[in-house]
Amino acid sequence: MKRILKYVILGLLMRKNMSGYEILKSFNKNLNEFWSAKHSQLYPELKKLTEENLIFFTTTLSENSLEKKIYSITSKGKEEFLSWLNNDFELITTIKDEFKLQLFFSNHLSLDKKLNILKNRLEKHQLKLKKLRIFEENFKSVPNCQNEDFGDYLVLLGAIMREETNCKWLQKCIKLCLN
Amino acid sequence: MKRILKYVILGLLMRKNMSGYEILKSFNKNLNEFWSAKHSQLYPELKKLTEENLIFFTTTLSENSLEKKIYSITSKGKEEFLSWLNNDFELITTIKDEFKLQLFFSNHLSLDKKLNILKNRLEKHQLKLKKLRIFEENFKSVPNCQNEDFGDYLVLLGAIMREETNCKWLQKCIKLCLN
DNA sequence: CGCGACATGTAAGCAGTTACATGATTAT
DNA sequence: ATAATCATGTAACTGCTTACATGTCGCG
Repeated sequence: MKRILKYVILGLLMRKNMSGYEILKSFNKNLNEFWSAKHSQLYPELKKLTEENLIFFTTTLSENSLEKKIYSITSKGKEEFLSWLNNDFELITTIKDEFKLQLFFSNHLSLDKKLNILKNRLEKHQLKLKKLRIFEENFKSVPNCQNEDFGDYLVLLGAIMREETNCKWLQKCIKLCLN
Repeated sequence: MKRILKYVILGLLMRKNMSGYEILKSFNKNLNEFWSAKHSQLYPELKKLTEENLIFFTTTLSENSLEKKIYSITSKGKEEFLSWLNNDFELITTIKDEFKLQLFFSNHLSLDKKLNILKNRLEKHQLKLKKLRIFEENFKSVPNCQNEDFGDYLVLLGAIMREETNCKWLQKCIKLCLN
């Protein structure tokens, strides 16, 4: 693969200087729908990027020494980021999904059980959709195309539309089971 | 993780006895939308499952010895498969997607470039949708809920609806860029 | 005879997760 | 006090990909 985490980090540091911990929190917010990483993967990557001269950090210490490294992107880092950003990415062919696997093999389940897992799944997606719509409310209006958060809005919109479709699909599945 | 490949193999062998090569071909057909594996991952896994007594094989040799192992599932394998099948799977929170990452950071791109990647992406998804609809035509009618290929149909339906939504989303993105 | 599909395997390495490990700050 | 959050790191392991490696069969 192509060390994509590298470009996520560079992209985030294009926006503002951040500590590793803050980058980590980004993974649990808006980015979470399409990228994530654990701290145990992030910190070594930050170290590597620093060695490669793509980012650098300044250490801040409070009185009783809580170490905190604030990372910034270098001009070399900006260059590499923009070069990546201009790529043409291919479609992902496979989105690994254990639930779909279960459904694929569901002829080994009773009708009741089948309906049960479908309804259960529908509930989960409905809840997810609700959560995403709360994120959407944070945008008071659709951001302008030039705005920094325009991309944020588009991917959120994508996630919402995806979840709406997931719900519709599951409702259709339930209906087909009852034919 | 939970060795999901194991259950894919067991599930496929529940349907019929197959060689490793045939299992591999399944990954490039109907299963491809939600699972895949390379032969270099599959063959060691088949070996492992054999050692664990979940599957077994009979070797067939043609005159000039083209070795071919036909795998079958054992009763222990069936048991483990059915136990897995009855699980309740959680939603995947993150679907890693490099294109969405690109879009997320797209404020560093010109309007022209932005429109370019969106239109390009739309074309790719439209083509994908076309291909999926050809698969759909292979089903002469919606399979009955009890049929072995009912699950196949549901996941294909999911993939089609997903691609329809991807197209709609991208069209919306393009529209928003032009505001 | 050469090419593409059939058929099976191993080795090296990267990506990502879980677990191990430590310590400071803040709110209750 | 103690629990949650802030803050940073390493080690071991699993999953998956790329590359290495070999040989057969059928078609043109």
